[in-house]
Amino acid sequence: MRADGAGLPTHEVVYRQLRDMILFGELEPGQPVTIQGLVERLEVGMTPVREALRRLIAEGALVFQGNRRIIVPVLGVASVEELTLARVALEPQLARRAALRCQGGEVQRLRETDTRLDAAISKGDVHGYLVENHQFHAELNAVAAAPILTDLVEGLWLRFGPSLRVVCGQFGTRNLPDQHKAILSALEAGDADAAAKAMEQDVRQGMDQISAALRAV
Amino acid sequence: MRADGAGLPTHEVVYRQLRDMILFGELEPGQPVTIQGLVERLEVGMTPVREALRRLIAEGALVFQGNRRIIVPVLGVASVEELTLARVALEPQLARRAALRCQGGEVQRLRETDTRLDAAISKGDVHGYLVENHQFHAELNAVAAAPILTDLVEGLWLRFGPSLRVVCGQFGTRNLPDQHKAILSALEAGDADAAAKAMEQDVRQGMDQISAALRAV
DNA sequence: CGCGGCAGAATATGATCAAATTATTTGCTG
DNA sequence: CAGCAAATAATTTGATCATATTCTGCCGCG
Repeated sequence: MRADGAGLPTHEVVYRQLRDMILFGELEPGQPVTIQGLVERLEVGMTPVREALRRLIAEGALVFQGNRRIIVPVLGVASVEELTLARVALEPQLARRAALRCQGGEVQRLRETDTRLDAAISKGDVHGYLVENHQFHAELNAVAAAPILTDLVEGLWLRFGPSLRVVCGQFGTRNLPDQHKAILSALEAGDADAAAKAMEQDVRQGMDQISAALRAV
Repeated sequence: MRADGAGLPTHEVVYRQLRDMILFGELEPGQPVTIQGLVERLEVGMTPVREALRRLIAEGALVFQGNRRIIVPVLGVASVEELTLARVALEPQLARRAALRCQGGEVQRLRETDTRLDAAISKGDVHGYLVENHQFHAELNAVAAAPILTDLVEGLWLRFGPSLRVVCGQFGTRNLPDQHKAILSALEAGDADAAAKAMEQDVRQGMDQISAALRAV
């Protein structure tokens, strides 16, 4: 019946499309999102659009403006602080679990993803950077095999996705340090503490970029 | 147009009703939740019901069973461990912030809530216990003024709500220790570290109850 | 500057279609 | 002839859409 989504319900397809648009930068903070606009743009009925939007609002990826208007969230200093706190509290724990469970093949795949990430950075490919960076963390979370924690963290990423995109728009892919090499070493050594430490560094560096961009405006 | 929800959209009213049913025990783990059943029971159309369900699924309060069936989550040992980890990581942070910001009046209101909680326990009133216990934590989170963290924590509560209810169903309101007195003292003293410690204890005790009940089955 | 109407968007309903589970029947085997 | 199994029929439930209704925000008029 539907060409794009292979058997998946429409609301799921719409959700994923919007999710990717939010994570990888089609949408910018403050931008309004209208139901009818999506109905026309995606050529689907409004029921599935509504469901996808409700879901994204529940995850914090979009915000419902009291009156009945939906926008992409604009992060303030306080929000970035909260997100940093939450990420620092959760993601190192996932890295810890990943270090304890990971197998050789999984590290290999993470290395390949990280290589593509570096390639995107050196090419100045912002979209590629965002995709591969997210992919790296998603793969790592999958190794940790902690579905609830992973859900929570994915939700956090959705909240700062659009703002991260703005950072890259301002500064390009220069000055995008990460701790992925240290994380990979720790995983390979099965050193949970080192993995957690490295992940905390990675998170803080990333969130600092957003903080800095906020202050620049 | 709507008698129950004062000006609120129907999907919001439905969401809150379901949320309270989940938090305070009308629903038990494993129980299926059907759209049409809710349409008849709540006497509303299916669109608002669908939206409320999508939202609750996104928050983890309900789970979508691959096929297209929705049930109240059944927590396994692994899930309880994850939830404990997440709660321990986040809720003490909220207590810490609350301790730094709280005013006299707020502590007063918390004390009153805690008094009602104790009354419910001694009366063996399970529903009252669940309501007041949630209220206590919700008020404390409000003091912390950290909307994102509060959102995350509220989501965690929704995930273990039904299972907590089961615990109370098995053991009644006996043996429900909490650290609320210690939390209140710490808040009054403005001692952030003590508040965090007490909260961690409170969380661990609560989750241990659920763990114990799981093993009992 | 305030008020009322107008346009547009969101909300809600019911109908219709598709899928899945359950119940039933039918045929085969011991 | 009894019992099991597989296939099929029927009912229930979910998904989508088109449409009617309500609300919000805006623009022009007094």
